[in-house]
Parts: sequence; C-alpha cells; structure tokens
Amino acid sequence: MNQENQKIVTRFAPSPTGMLHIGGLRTALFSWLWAKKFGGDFIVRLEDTDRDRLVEGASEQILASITALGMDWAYGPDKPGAFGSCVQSHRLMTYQERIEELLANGKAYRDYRTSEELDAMRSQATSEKRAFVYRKSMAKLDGTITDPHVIRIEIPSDKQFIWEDAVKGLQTWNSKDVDDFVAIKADGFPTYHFANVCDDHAMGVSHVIRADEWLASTPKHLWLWEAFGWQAPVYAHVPPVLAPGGKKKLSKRDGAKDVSEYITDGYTPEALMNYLAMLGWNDGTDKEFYSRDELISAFELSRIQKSGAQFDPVKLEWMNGVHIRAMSVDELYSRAGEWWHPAAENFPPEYKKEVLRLNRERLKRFSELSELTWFFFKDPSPTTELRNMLLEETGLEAQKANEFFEKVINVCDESDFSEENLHDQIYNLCEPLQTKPAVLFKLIRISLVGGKNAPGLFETMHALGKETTLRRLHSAVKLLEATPSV
RNA sequence: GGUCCCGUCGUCUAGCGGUUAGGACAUCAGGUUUUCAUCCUGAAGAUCGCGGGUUCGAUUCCCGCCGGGAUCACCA
Repeated sequence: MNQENQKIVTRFAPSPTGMLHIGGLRTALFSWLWAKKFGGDFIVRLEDTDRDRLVEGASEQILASITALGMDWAYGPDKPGAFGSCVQSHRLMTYQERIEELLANGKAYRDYRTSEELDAMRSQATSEKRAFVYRKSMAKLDGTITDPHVIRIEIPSDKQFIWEDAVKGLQTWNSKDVDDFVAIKADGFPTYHFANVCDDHAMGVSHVIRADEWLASTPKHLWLWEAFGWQAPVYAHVPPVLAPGGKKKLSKRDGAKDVSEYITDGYTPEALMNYLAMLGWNDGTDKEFYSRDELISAFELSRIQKSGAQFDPVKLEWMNGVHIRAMSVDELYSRAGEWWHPAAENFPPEYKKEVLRLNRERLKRFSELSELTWFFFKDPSPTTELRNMLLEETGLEAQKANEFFEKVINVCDESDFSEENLHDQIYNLCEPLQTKPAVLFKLIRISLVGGKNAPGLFETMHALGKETTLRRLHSAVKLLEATPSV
C-alpha cells in the first residue's frame, strides 16, 4: 500500500444512539490529529442505520462535544461533500446500488431465514458446544423478492485475511471464523459493516481509526473492499478508556461526564485535548505538556498504546492547572467570562486582570474563580463566623486583636500603599506588638478576605486599595467590639 | 466455549539483549513563602503476570500457563 502521495482522510463515525463518552471523544481526537498532521480532511459521519435505537438530540450532543474540544471537520452532517451526505440514512440509494453489484456477481445472496430460525440454530450450536459460523449452506435461499429477507455477503472458504493494523500490528485471521454477514437488513437499511465500507470508499477515507471492539470484524470489511475491487484503507484500532480503578470501559455509571460538563466545570479545551491525547499515547519522550499545534505535529498512530488506559480525573485537573499557569493574563481574562463572581460585574478590566494575575497559580479550573476571588469585589460579611475565625486562627483575645488593628490602621493611613511600603511598615509592627508575622498577617488577611487563604497579603492590600482596605479593617474592629467575647 | 488482543511503580507511561528499569500524576518528608497555591529538593513505591527455554547475558526473542479485555446480532 503506497500512500505517499495519497490524501490523508480520516473519519469519525459515531452512531447517534447516546452521549459521546470520553473514549469516543479520544478516538475522534486521534482521527482529527492524524488528518491535521498531513493537512488532510477529517470527516464526521453519522451512522444512523439502526432506526430503533436512535436517541433524540444525540447527534447534536456528539457534534457539540467535538466542537467543544476545538476540533473541526471538512465534511459532516451539516457539510455534505461531492460524495453526498454524511448521514447514512440519506445515503440509502448508494447502498442499494452497491449491493446490486455484489448480488449480480454472486458475492452476495438473499436469505429468507427468519431471525427466529436463526436464534434456534444458534442456541442449538451453543448447546452442542459448537462454534456457530453462518454459511450460505445454512441459508434459506428460496423465496420471492417481495418476501422479507436479508442480503448476506458470502465469505470465501480457505482464505487468510492478513493485514497490518496501525496500532495493533500484524493480524492474521482465517475465513473459517468469519460469518457470512448481513449487509442489508429486512427493513432495507444497511448494517454497519456494509454502510461503513461503502462510505469509507465513497469518501476517500485513507485511515480508519476506530475503537478496538471493531478489530474482530475487520476481516469482513476487508473482504468487502476486496469484493468490490477497491484498495482498503489503513486500519487503526484504538483501545478503550477505562473507568478509574477498574478494567471496564468508562461509562456514565462511573461518573463519566459529558464533555460539555468538563467545559462548564472550567476545564480548558486545550488541557482536555492534551490530557486525552496523553491517555494512551506518547511521543517516546518525557514531554507531557503540548499545545494543540505541538500535538498535531508530534502525533503518530504507531505510538498509540495497545491496551486500555484508566481515566484519571486528578491528573486531568493537574494538567488543566498547567495550561492555566501557562496563559498570559490577557488570555486568562478573555476566557474568564462567565466565571466571575456576580459582584465583579462592574469592575474595570484592568482591575480584573490584576486579580487574575494574583490568582493564576492558585486556579486549577475556571469554575473556582468565583470562590477564589470574590473578596476582591465584595466586602466580607461581619458574621459571628468571621469573628470566631479572627480569634481562633490567631489565638488572640478580642481586645488584643483590636489593639493590633488600631496600629495597622494607623500604618495604612500613612502608607502610600505600594507593596513595598506596606510590607515594611507592617513588618515593623511585629516587634512593638510583640507578636509574630504569622499571627498579625493572619489577622489582617482574615479581616480583608473573610477567609484563611488568599494571594500574598501585600499584593492583595495593594490591589484592594487604601479605601477598601481601611473600610474592611474598621469593619473588623467593629465586629470584635460589638459581640461580647465568649 | 471458539477466535483475537493485551500484561513495566497505585495510575498514565519510557524501554525495543547488557540501564542503579527512566519520567509524570498521586502519596510522604523537607525547603521557599505571611496563608493556600505555585516553585525547588528528597523519599517511598515495579521480584518488569508466572514457568520454561534461546543466549555469555533477558523487561526486551520463542513456547506454555495464568490473569484481564474484545468479539462471536437483521446493534453499532
């Protein structure tokens, strides 16, 4: 197979029977990366030939997930190509034409056997501990064309199917283990096996990258390519993404989220893409952090892992933090959009950017932005809880704490509020007050931010500004005075 | 059961006949810092699934076994 000069075309062919899960998304990603790497086409094709299992809204969700990760397609359900629609239910005519071709040259036959008869034959074989491989000799060939029937593909006997799978390596299958499979169902719709090959050919697909559950049926597909006299594409069967702590495929039951949920949880598309790519793929070096473009150029089908990989939400979060820390403040700002605390609404962009700068390395997901930064936009409420925190965390009596506050307020009044000045002045307070920085700083911090954790104290004070800082310090004094000590 | 695929720290993995079996996440211990986070250093963690071969030498090659997975639909 020479594909040096062949256009690289990959496709992602989900069936709209449910939500797209992480494993499916990763398969789509691998396909997309491979096409992008060679400047080829990535096609999204809807395999909706099972009319009974269609799920309302599933195709929209699948497309939205792919888009959410930043992937685009050359052809898709919304963008037909010269080959026609990317929705299989719209392509029924082609399958009809194709099957006539195989019927005419004797490679396919009509079978009038009913599903019930088939089931009986199968259970018979099972009870006799025999492998059940359907053959033309078992078929019911007599019937009229108007009677319900299926059309099967006859698999030649004594044939070896040998091919090189791009991830699993050399495969050898014997035709005696391959069924005469149904190509056209009684309802006139094609099966996956048939539609899939017809479409891959029609769309010029060069690399079929799909879940490894298809590995066992690849001989059927290969035979179809051969029966039609077409050159088969490269097949790459990728392993599943496993649930954390298990050996089973990640599914919704394991808390697998819809991709859009990760986005609304504040994961960035780049981090999600980076993490997914690294789950079961590496470039042979220690590199783990990739930009989208780096991923595209480094990606290699042959380095996809052969066995399943467990999804690790903890590492995903770490990866997201790495991507966030790598962003410029402007970049961060442009993405922070909806995640600000409502109180931030009317604050100027420059102030918000400063807040982002101070919080960049504490942010792992954008959804944490609000709880991490609300106090930059809103004074802490003078609650009993706050009062207790002030005293418990510092180990001070209310009166003593207020003595400290008094000095701090004096210092702030006189300070030019530069970080340096604040730093020096407040440090100098420790000795006369006979206390440790840890205690004094904690007292100030809690009064200003209403919690134990925040960016550096002087950076925070500087960002907040003199007026706000003093207002909050005074408010803390009042709080300690008002409530009797317990 | 038949056929096929897979098997390195808890997890994701590097390795492609000779390595102190490397990295990352997580864990633990230090350090930096006013807190959290970040950052830095270090530690612990893998008899390379098991047993046979081949070889001077096997995690790497071969065979068997065990374990896990996929597939055997008029579902994809």
